[in-house]
Amino acid sequence: MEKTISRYDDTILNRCNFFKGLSKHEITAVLKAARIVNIPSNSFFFHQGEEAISFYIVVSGQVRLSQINPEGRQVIVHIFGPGDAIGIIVALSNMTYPVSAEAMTDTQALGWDRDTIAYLMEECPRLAVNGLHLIAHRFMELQDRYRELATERVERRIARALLRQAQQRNGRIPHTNTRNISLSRQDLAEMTGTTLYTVSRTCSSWEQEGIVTAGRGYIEINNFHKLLVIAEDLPDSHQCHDPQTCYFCPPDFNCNTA
Amino acid sequence: MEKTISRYDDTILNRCNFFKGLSKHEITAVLKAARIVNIPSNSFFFHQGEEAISFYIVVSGQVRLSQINPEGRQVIVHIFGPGDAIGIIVALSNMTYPVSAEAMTDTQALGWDRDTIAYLMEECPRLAVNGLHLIAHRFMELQDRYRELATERVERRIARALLRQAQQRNGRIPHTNTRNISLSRQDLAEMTGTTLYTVSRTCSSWEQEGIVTAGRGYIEINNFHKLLVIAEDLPDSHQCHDPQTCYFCPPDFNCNTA
DNA sequence: CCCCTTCATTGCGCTAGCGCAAAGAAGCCA
DNA sequence: TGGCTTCTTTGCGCTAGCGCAATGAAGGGG
Repeated sequence: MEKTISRYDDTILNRCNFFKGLSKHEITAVLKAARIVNIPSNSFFFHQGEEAISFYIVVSGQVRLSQINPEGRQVIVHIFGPGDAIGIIVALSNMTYPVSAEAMTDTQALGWDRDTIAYLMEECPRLAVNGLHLIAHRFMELQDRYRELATERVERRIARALLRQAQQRNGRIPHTNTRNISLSRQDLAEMTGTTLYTVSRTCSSWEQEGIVTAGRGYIEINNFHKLLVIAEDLPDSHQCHDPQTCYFCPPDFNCNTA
Repeated sequence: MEKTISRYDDTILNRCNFFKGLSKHEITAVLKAARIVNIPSNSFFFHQGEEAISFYIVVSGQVRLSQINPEGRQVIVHIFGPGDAIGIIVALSNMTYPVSAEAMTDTQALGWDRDTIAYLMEECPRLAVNGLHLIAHRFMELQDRYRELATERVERRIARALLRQAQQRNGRIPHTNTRNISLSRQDLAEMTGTTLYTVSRTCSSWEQEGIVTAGRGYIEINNFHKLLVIAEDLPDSHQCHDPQTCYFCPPDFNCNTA
C-alpha cells in the first residue's frame, strides 16, 4: 500500500493544498490512515441525503458534485479534479450529504472516515488549518457564483464556467491540454443555470467567431482573449505585456498572438 | 463593560450557537476579549475588498451582507440578526472581505480581531468546533440558495426568501411579530435575483389572495400555509395535526385555522 | 459493419420576467 | 404645513431565454 501511494507523491500530494506545510513524516502518517478508493465512471462516491461518513481527496479523474431539486432539475455545484477535497465540510460537522458526488471518469481517490480525519486533525493542527482554508476558498467561490447567477447574462456565465474549468485544470492534470474542456452541453447547462439548448446555441455562435471548437463532449478554447472579454474578466482593451505574469491569461498562452 | 455585556447573557448569548457548550467561565473570558461595536443604520461594518481583520456577533439589529458586480448590480448574500456571526470564514483565513456588511438598522455587535479569535479558539477548542458548524451551516444554506436560483421560478424564490426570514427571526428577536418581515421590495429583489418590479407585482397578487399584507418597507405574512405551498416546502394536501410539533409551520401558528 | 443509444444542433413559437415611465403613497425635515 | 425624498405600484412593450420537435452526428457493442 505504501508503495502504491508513494507513486502519487510528486504528481498529486505536493500540489494538494490539504497537505501544504506538512512534513514528509506527517504526510506518510496521514496516507497510512487512508484507504484507496476506485470509483468507475458514472458511479457515485455518495448520494444526497446519505449520512456523511467519508472524506476524499481525488488522485485522478473528475467528480461532479450536484444537487437535485424535487422536480428532478439538477445543478452542478462543483467539479473536482486531482488534488481536490470532497466532503470536507460535511464530514467535519456530522451532517448528511446535501449533494451527490458522481465520478465523471474512472476516478481514484484517497478516503478517510469522519473519525479518522478528526483524529488526524487533532494530532496535526496544520491539517485543520488547511481544511479551513479549503472551505473558505470554496465558500467564496460559491458566493461569487451565486452573485453571477443572480446578476449576469447566460453567455457570460457560460464563458466564466469554461474559463474556470481551464484555470482549475491548469497544470494539475498532467499532459493534458488545459484548453480542451471535456464537458457535455448538459453539464455546462447545469453548471450555469441554463438549458442545454442555450449552451449549444451559444457555443455555435462562438464557433462561428472562432473563439472555440465544439465537439461531442468537449469544448476547446481557441481564443482565450475573446472569451475573457465576454466573461468581463478582462478589460476590452487588454493586451498582455508579459504573458508569463499576466493575471488574466493562462501561463501557456499569449493572448496577443491568439 | 462587564456589566454592559452581561445584560445580553440571557437574550443573546444563550441562543448564540457560537457559545454553545461553553461554560459560564469560558463565556466570560471570551466576552472580556470583545469590544462593543455600535453601527448606525446604513453604515458599514466593512466593505468588499478590505482586509478581513474583524469578526462580529450581532447583539441587536440587522445586517445585510451584499456583493456588488462591476456594473453595480447588487446581490444580498445573507441577512444577519441577533446571535449571528459575521465574517467568521474570512477572519479565520487571512483574506479580504469578499462582501460588504451594512447595518440595516442601528446595530450593536461584539467584535474580535483576527488574532484574538484565533487565540481564543486555540485556548478553547469548543469555540473552533462551533465556528466550523456555523460555517458548514452557512455553506449548505448558500448551496441550497444557489440551486434554488438556478432551478426555481421567481415567485417561489420570493416565497422562500420570506419564509426563511420568518424562520430566522423566529424567537430570536424578542417581542417582535415574526410574521412581519421588514424588507423593502428592493431588498427582496436583491435576495432573490430579480427586480423590484417583479417583487412588487408578486406581492400585489399575493395581497389580492390574502396571503400577505404589503406596506412600505415591510411584508406581513397572513397565510403561512399558502406561502408554503407556493414555496413547495409543503405538500399541497398538508394539514397540521399538531401545530406545536409540525415541521412545516412556525410554532405560534396553526395553518389549519389560517 | 450495422444498429442502437446518446449527444448535439437548430428552427420556431412562446412566455416569464425585464425595465422604462408615469403616477401615487408614505415618511421626513424645515 | 408644505415640499422634498424615497419607496411602491402598475401599464406597456420588449427580449432573452425556454423548450418542443425534428434532424443530424458520433460513438459502442454485438
